[in-house]
Amino acid sequence: MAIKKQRAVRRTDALSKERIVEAAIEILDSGGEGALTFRALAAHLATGSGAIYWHVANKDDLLAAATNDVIARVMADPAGGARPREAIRALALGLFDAIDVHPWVGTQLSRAPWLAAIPQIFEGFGSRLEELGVPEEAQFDATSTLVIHVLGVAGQNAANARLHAHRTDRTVFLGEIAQQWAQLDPARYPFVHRVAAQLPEHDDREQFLAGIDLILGGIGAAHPGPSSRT
Amino acid sequence: MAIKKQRAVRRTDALSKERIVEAAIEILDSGGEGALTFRALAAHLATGSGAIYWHVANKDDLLAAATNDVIARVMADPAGGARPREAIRALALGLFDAIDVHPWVGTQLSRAPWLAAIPQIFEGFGSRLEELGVPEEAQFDATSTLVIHVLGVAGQNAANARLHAHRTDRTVFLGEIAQQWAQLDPARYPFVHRVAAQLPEHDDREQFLAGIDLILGGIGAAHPGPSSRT
DNA sequence: ACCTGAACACCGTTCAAGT
DNA sequence: ACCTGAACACCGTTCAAGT
Repeated sequence: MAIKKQRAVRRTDALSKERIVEAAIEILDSGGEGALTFRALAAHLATGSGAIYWHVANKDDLLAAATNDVIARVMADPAGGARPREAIRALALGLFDAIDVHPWVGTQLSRAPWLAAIPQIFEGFGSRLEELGVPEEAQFDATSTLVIHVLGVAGQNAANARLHAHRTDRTVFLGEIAQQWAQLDPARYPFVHRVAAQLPEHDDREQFLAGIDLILGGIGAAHPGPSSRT
Repeated sequence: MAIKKQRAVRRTDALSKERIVEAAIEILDSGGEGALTFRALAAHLATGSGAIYWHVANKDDLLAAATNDVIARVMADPAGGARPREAIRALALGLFDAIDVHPWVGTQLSRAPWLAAIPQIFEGFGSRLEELGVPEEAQFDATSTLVIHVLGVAGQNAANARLHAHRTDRTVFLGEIAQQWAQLDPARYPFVHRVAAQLPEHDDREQFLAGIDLILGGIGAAHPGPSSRT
């Protein structure tokens, strides 16, 4: 009897915010940011486009919920008893990988600083810096720099993914940009010329981590704590 | 006669890509990103919306041209014979201020890494790092970290500006976010709680510069060159 | 060569009408 | 309470027609 009652209350095919968000994530992942329309979503859910508005305020609300979902999953990862420095690197890489799989998350994060995902990321980095012995006055700036680095790379990766969509290959795409850079006046752009050759083969993930390490190095240099002693 | 000929060739009211881009910048600055439509632009230029397509490929092309214009103006600034470290800080602040005045530039930069503005920014930072004595193998990662910081902050500022549009005050807006942060569970978000109080009054520009200094500090710690000796 | 403006395809969002 | 789907307002872009 209890089962019957539950079934009546919660039909298998009933619409809910969770189901809508889940479907939105599927569409975003498979078709990219441009593929998510209320019409496509309604078709995917076999309902009318207006029905979605009963569960979701508007498209921004939907994208926010989808983004928070993905980030919450990353933050729920243990990253266990690792030492703070390693925990920061692990968290950063976890975020990078999630955004790599869901490039649209990068767009959202760099467009909406009021998302619930943002304080989660702040907490993740900030509390580890506290453990590292960074003095309290310096924690806000240092944490913000780490967060900005993650969001900055997220935005660039999302932009790259938007072009990928219709391309064969990432290396081909970067090769085209490298070619444009190589065509600039070498007298005015000597550095860009030198770097253009490295562009197609460089590893985004490694460069992202190098940035994190540079920032951590700067924090350590400014505030030499017990754990950063060599 | 020469004058008459010139007048005939180049009527004062003739359409041109420059005039279109100029008008687009005016609309973006005064009305925000949402205000730039081909209809509004056509009305502003007293022409038909289709006429704009004779000079501009599409909206992305137009936004790219407007963004490149603004950035080129910043990069043209002397930043003269300053020592490399100061030149980097000056360049970073110049970019920050330009994006502060034209928040839509922030959106564009963090959405389109293939813009002509990007290699310009790379060159600006990269060549100074070379002067600073950063070894060649480390220049790409270090420059990219500085560029990402600028683009990351640019994206966040643009996002803030999008909300500002309908708000009285920046402090009020940040105050609302701070309040949301303060309502999170203090046991799970101890760091965010501590930092929430600093959010409304903190200076974005100073925090941006603190990030640049942190990165420069990390570069100096990793590659102690002649100029970073204390 | 350059401009005009109606037309097209496609959005997000609303809402009267249903169950 | 929840769903349907036509309708509305508004886009970017195209294109036949003009000069």
